[in-house]
Amino acid sequence: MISQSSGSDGNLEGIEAIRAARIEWRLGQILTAATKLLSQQGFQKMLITDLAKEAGVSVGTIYQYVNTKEDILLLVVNDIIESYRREVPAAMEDVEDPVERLAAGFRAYCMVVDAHRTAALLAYQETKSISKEGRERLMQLEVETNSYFSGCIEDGMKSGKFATVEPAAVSATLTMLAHMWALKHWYLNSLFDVTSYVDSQLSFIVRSLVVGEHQTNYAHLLAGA
Amino acid sequence: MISQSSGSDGNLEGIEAIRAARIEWRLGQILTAATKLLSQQGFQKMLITDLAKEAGVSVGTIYQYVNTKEDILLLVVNDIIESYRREVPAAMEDVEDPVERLAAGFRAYCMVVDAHRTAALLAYQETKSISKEGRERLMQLEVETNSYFSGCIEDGMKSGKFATVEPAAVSATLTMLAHMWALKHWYLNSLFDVTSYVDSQLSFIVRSLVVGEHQTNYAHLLAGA
Amino acid sequence: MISQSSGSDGNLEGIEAIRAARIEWRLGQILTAATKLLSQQGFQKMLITDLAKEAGVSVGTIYQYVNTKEDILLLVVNDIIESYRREVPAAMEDVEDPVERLAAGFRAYCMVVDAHRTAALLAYQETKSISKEGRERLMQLEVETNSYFSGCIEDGMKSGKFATVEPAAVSATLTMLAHMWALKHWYLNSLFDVTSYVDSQLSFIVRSLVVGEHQTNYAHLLAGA
Amino acid sequence: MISQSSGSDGNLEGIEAIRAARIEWRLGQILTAATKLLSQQGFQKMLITDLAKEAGVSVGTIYQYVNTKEDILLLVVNDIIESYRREVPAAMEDVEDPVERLAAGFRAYCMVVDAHRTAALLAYQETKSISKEGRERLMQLEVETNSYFSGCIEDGMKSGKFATVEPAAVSATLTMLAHMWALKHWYLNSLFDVTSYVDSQLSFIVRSLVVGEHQTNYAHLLAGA
DNA sequence: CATGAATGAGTATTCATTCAT
DNA sequence: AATGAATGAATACTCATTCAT
Repeated sequence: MISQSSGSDGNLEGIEAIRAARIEWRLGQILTAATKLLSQQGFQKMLITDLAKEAGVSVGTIYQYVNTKEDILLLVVNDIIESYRREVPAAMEDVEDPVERLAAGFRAYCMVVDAHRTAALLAYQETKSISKEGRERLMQLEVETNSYFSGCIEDGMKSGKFATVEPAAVSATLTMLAHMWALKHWYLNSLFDVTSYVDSQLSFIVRSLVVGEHQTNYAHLLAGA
Repeated sequence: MISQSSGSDGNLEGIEAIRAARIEWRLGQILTAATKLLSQQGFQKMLITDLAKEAGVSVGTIYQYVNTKEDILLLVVNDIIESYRREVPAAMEDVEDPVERLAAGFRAYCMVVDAHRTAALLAYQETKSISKEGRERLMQLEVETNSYFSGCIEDGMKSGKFATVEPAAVSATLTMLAHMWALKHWYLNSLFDVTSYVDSQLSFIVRSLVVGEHQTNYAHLLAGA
Repeated sequence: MISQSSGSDGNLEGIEAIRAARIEWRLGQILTAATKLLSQQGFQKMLITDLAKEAGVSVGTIYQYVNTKEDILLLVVNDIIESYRREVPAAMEDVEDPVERLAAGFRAYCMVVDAHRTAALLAYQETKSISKEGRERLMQLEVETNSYFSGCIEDGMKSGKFATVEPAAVSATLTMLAHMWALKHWYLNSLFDVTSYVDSQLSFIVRSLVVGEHQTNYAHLLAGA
Repeated sequence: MISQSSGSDGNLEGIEAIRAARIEWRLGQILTAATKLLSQQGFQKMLITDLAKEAGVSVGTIYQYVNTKEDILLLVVNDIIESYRREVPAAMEDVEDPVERLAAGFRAYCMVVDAHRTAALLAYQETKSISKEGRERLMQLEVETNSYFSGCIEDGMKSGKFATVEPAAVSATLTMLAHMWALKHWYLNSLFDVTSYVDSQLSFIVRSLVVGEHQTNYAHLLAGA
């Protein structure tokens, strides 16, 4: 019998599981409420009292699952970071062609930004509210994502499909253009939805990166203009 | 004698001039000190007390030239806005060719960002500290700058030198890439100085925008890879 | 068979006995843990949470045996009070000679202080944390102990062995000198152990109280200098 | 011309003097109000808000002259410490005879305790509210005072007027008896005023310390029984 | 005009106590 | 009876702004 648990061991396991589930549930409540208030008011103006009200719990309960107000910010930012790490590599794996792979990665990155627009903005707006450690973690993560993109670009250059560029610079630019969907949403909003935004930027990127003779193979990526 | 002023009128004029000069001088002191502290600590952590010390004036004096703490932020942000309005059109005027004009505008924009990196960052970080009016003014100004760029792009498309693109989207992208020098300076810093950053991005942009057959005319802009 | 209990009555009695025993046991756990934490951190800094951990019970259990945090303080202070009432009269009873009786009482008092140094200190330090009623009870008890001493002193004066003094003042002084072992333990510690402290103070007291001609009879009490 | 001050130097001196005077005045306000509230409610229950109201200033003003709530406690305790250091040695100097000198010192010590009864109590009650440094400073000061007394006692023993005792122990006892006036005021109050309390204790002390044959010379000290 | 002392509203965090399980 | 998660009142300290000198 697999995973049989008997006696007190089983009880302990059960209790631990319940506890873990509750923690996750509570953190979820806090995350949801915080995301809403942060997008409306920013970190400084978000009062713990209001957060508690919004989350439907007491102030004390929040502090049972979180040590400082800053932790709440990190909770939100962590959420988007985890999504990047999960979605972007997943979208790129199994795609052979470097152009297609880069496009898939960029598209996935943009979709995550779109799904967490508030958090993506916060990463820019609340830098000064995040501790040095948190800040450095964020920067490191961005460098990590950059490396997925720059890997593609190097491959593309080797295969002769890409123009000669500085991979680090271009990958940083791609990341920037993905964040742009959150940063300039107030403006882009009236021009695009996410999908058409991605198409538009991919067409811009592909025209720049892919050398003329190969561009015909990526007509589907160039259509978004 | 032209513009002779005599009697009380003359005195009043002189007094007004002195007053205006003093105001400018004080605001300059405040601006300089604020820029320094803001880049170090952000808006929330910059105390008026510290600002007064840094500027070498008393707290009371600051409030003689400024109504609220937010005004100080606007002072700094205004400074970069004025520079944009002054430098970017000046750099573009008298340049006939749309590609060259766009390049000149982009370069000028980036140089202003570089000269006011702190302020450029603040415009993103302290959005939530700026009143609705201030925020709307900033957005409007950005749209205005976008229009310089989109004008070029439309010209370029008419002349057949540019690929068919959505001018509003591309001009927003160019603005974003200029701001990127401030936003990602922590990363770009190790790869570029301003000039090489501009060259690199211009080469990226020109490759994307200018249709293949015309690119040979802009070899000097494509060198920055 | 004596005290046989049968039927439901007997069960009830038994249940009551069990209940009483459990209460005593739990209060004992709490008392021990509280004494430890109070001596380390004082009343304010002792958290109920920590107390529960130290006692090896849950917070809820503590509140099943105690109504407020203050009650825990009273529990500790009561403990020393009960000891005074038990030990001091017991030590004095059956001692005929007033000098010897006073000495025995003082010695017993000091031994209780030594055995409950934490509690003796708390009675001074946490006055403000104890309710009016508790405070008044403490004061009344001290007056009661004083009376044991002042009784001796009056006897001693009648018998001509003691100098003429104000019994209330001297007995209060004796009490103070017993408490001193707890209050100044940080200093006395390096000079004495309890026994030698008692000897030393008794010699001081006897020299003062017993008139010259009788002092020779109490050489054993005067040796502790 | 004495103390002529001219030019800017003179102004600066004046400004500094005004500033120093204001600081002293404000600290005095705070000290007075704090002494009152502390004696009524203890440290924990004394709210800064109430203190401000009592002192007739704003909360902010208090924090302009004090860094933490604890500092306010130290302010009060320091006040009595300074008095000890000023009054006790002053009273003892120029008194040749060791018995008289000890008596003068003890009397002075008691008078200071009486003048600062609240503070004297606080030193016992709020130990746990005082930082380690503050606590150590207090203990060191008490040791210092003890040394004045023990010096006398050693002199007295050398001159043959005093019985053979442990000076450290006896001086600690004297200090304790002085503090007793504050600690047991609730009881002694009905028996004595300060002067008669001092007389009473001095008679107790002198009877114990001064050897029989010399006691006749100190009849004025033995009267207080 | 310049000064800087005074103001006091505003807020993160703690912890005794409760009560559903 | 025992548990411990949830509660929310309570409070020290900060700092933008004012205004008498």
